[in-house]
Amino acid sequence: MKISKLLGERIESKPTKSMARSHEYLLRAGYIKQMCNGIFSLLPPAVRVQRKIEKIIREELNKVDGQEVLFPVMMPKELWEESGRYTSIGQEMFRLKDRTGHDMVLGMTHEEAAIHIAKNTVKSYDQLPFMIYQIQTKLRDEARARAGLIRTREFTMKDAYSFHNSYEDLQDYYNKMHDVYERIFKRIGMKNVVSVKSDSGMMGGSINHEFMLLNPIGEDSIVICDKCGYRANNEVATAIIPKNEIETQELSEVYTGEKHSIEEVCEQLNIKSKQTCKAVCYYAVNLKKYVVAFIRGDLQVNETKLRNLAKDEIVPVEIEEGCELIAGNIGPKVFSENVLTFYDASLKDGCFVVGANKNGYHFKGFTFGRDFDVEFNDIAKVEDGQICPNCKEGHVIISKGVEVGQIFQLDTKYTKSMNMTIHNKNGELFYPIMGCYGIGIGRAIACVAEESSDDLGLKWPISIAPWQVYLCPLRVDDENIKKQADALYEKLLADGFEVLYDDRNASAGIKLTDSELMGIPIRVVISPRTLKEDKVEIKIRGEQEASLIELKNLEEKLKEIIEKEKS
RNA sequence: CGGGGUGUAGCGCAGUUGGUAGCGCACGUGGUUUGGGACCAUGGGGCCGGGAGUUCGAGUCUCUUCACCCCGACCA
Repeated sequence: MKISKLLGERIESKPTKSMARSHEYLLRAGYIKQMCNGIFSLLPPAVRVQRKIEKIIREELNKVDGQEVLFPVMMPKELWEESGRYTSIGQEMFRLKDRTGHDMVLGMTHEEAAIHIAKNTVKSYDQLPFMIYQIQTKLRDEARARAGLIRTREFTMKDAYSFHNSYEDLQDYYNKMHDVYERIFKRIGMKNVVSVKSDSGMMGGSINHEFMLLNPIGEDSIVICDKCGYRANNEVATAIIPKNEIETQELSEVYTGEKHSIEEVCEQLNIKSKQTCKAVCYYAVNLKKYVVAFIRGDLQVNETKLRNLAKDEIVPVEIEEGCELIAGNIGPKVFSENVLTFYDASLKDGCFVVGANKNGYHFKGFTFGRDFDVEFNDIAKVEDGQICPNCKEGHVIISKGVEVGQIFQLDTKYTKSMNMTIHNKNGELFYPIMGCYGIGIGRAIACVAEESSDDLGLKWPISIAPWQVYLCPLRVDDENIKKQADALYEKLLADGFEVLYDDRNASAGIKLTDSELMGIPIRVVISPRTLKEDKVEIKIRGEQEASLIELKNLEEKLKEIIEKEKS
């Protein structure tokens, strides 16, 4: 490719606004162009990167007998009503009507479509197991798109669906896919990826893992033990909370007046926040009930855990006047059926200062089990430094992560709801067991860009770089240079190298800076200076030193570098 | 959906008490340059996000609306 003809401009100026590094560089280096909030066009270099990632994914999935299919983007409402997700998914799903007024949806994921195919083509258990996958555009009306390609409303995704005769078979294949994913991310050149246990969200199903790029740009919090292999998304992570060493006290009532917050009450009674039990209030949107989470005063509520217990969408809420809940003085008690209560396991040991359920008063010495019997649940958010629940020795560290892939054991959630049955060996009908496996490809591009870049620009791993070589003649106004560079370009192309040829008659500064901004792995400079000795200069992106090499040895050297970078 | 911010040339921005629209980069032309974003000369480019209002007169004031950015809520 000649850069003089390459569509897309390289932008010199840095954005003044705060912006993710991958977003900035992909924009400035001419990889992406935004059309509206969360929707981007990919320019030629980005398409080349994407195709390379897709190729790696196809190779790896085909090795585990994946069969590539292509589902529709637009699907009729009825299919999604079968699974129940037409109503269970909210505004994230794009919906529209066709000209006859028929309700349609735009695909955000394709379990329904996979079953639609499988249901009509699979007749017998001996066709199982099998896996189908596609690489296709997904649409999700995200509440807030952010950080360039990290979180968009339209994106390319690889999604795969497997069907099995037994849970054991699913588990085997799931493990295999876990390995496949690790290989894919390794080949793409993403280094800092780990798999973690996570919440299944609206997908449902049982076991699942997210593949997280550990990076400060991430939106998820990952809990990692510094001693054993324990890793989990903080949505589902657990930890051992240090016990409260407080002597048992008699239950007594104290006047606290207008003092409601944990800090105020602690100050008045001269105690620490962990000696209190706080009530955090939410509202269950569909059940139309208050949800009160009781938890030790120094801990935070994990809203994902609470949502799963309440089995409803919950939002933080201020308590209304005149309600049976006395804001600021809520304590453990049996409330009417309009209030759901949950008690965190951190309240098991010790005694606490709690609300007395009347204006201006708290209890002291409140002991669960003795003063009020409750069932405990884990609703606490894990915090840095707590004890690992697995090895019970290490301390957990919390890191930020970007989810680049996720694998689920869906079990029979969709085959049941969509009534897909086939005959087993004994002629009995059964619901096939499903797994599903996704990788966000646009996000993967952004993640590599985020992880693999420096102050000068991008730094693509050679396995997915848009071009391997940036051929950079200096002094193209010199006839001889021009002739030799043109010839070298043709030769390299003919011999199968992927070359971006900077044929512009521009200053050295512009050309060298662009090569770095675009992140092409190998730069070859040819100039009067190098040609004097029949040499060219080779520099690997990110390395300090350039080296001069005989022109006739160039191809051999390039092959060597490419092989080395690949491994 | 809440909080904050920005919309003026392709890009980045300035525009004072209301008085005919400006700078840098980029772009065209001519010339001089050429190993880390050169220089001189010259030229082209504007629905000042949209609508309504106040005013003799609005980029500037008022109301309204839209878009985008950041933080939060949300998020297979």
